Amino acid sequence: MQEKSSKPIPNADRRAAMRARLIASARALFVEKGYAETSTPEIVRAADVTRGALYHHFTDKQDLFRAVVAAEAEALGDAINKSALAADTPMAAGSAAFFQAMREPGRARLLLIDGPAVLGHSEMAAIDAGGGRQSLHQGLSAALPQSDPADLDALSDVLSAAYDRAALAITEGHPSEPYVRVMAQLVDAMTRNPKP
Amino acid sequence: MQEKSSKPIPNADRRAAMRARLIASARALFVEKGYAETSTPEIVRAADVTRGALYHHFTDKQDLFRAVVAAEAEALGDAINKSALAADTPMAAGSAAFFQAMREPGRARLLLIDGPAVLGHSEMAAIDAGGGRQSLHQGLSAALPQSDPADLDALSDVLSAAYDRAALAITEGHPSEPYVRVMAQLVDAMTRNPKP
DNA sequence: AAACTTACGTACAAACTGCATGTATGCGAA
DNA sequence: TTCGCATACATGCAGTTTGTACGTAAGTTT
Repeated sequence: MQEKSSKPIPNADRRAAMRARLIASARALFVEKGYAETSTPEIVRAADVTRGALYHHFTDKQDLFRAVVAAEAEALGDAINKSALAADTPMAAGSAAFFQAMREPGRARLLLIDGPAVLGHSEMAAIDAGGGRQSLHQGLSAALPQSDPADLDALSDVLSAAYDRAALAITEGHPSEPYVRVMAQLVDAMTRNPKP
Repeated sequence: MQEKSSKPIPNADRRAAMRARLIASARALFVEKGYAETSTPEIVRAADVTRGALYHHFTDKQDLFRAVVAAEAEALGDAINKSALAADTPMAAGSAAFFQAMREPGRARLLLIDGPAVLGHSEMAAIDAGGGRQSLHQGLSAALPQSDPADLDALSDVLSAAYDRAALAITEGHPSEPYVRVMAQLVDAMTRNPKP
């Protein structure tokens, strides 16, 4: 008669729990020290596991970082969509939600600094699918239905870069008001302007 | 009677030549493979010297990268200023010069991707001193003399980020026309707009 | 030309990454 | 139930890399 001191844990649960622990520990260290200065021994020490677990769930250090960034991008996209979709003025609401969500500590560094540097812009764009970029593009194309699609793509691209820079400046300690104001003026000036 | 098979080389010349060789070799590799994937043994192999020379002239790998980025930023700033200062319409001329100078292979990656990631935005801003940022700020403040200085700072900040994103998109293969056009419209809409 | 400084090359210790291998546990089939 | 396989990890190892300490040759100063 065997002592059943602990119930068997389903593999699916173990897997999810371990991945979550690794992602959480890695996120904290990536935010604090950056991707390059964070070692995999450090990460697994913080998660109180071994490197074997890490390399079982992720192909390499970069793959773990990708998972961290993807979770962060999803959280950001959710916050924006939740505010923008259920508002009568989606552009303004989405903008406010973006700036608010970007105050989450470490998010700007993950999504705007280390993410593009480590994963490249194309992969970041793929990860961001359905996030802020798409909301911005929709809002602009609704306001400028007669514009050339290529111009719309370019405009949403450079405007999202401007938004990102504003969020980054705010997280770096600059007062938020001028940036929020200027971004509102920018989209306002562009969406009001009829092109020749 | 001693054979003077070779003239003594002044130390200042040796120093300058060695630094230039290391910076050139490092630049090529940083552009090709990125900062993290480039090792110091690789760099000195390409320059046909030893790591001793590298660590004699630069405190560490990051310091060498800083020198590479600084040289690149200086080249960019020179190109912009040369065009913008001697033009009757400095904003348009500076913008065109920026996009042209950013076509230099590898420049976008060094200044817009790896630079901020490795050195941080504050240090990149310090390196850029007198470069494109300052020209843009001057042009904007000339066009909007009644604006709040804080708003002007924020505007030039986010607009320069938009310019950077446009340059990056172009180097990634996107057609340049929509980006150039949209950036011109952006500054045009802002500099024409009287604020309440 | 002696004393000193600069400019390297060489050798070494610590740390890191990724893989290969070993082991225990959940899980489906007989 | 239990036999066998797959999954989930832990451990150990080999190759690289970084930064530094030390040694030597060449230039510079007095």
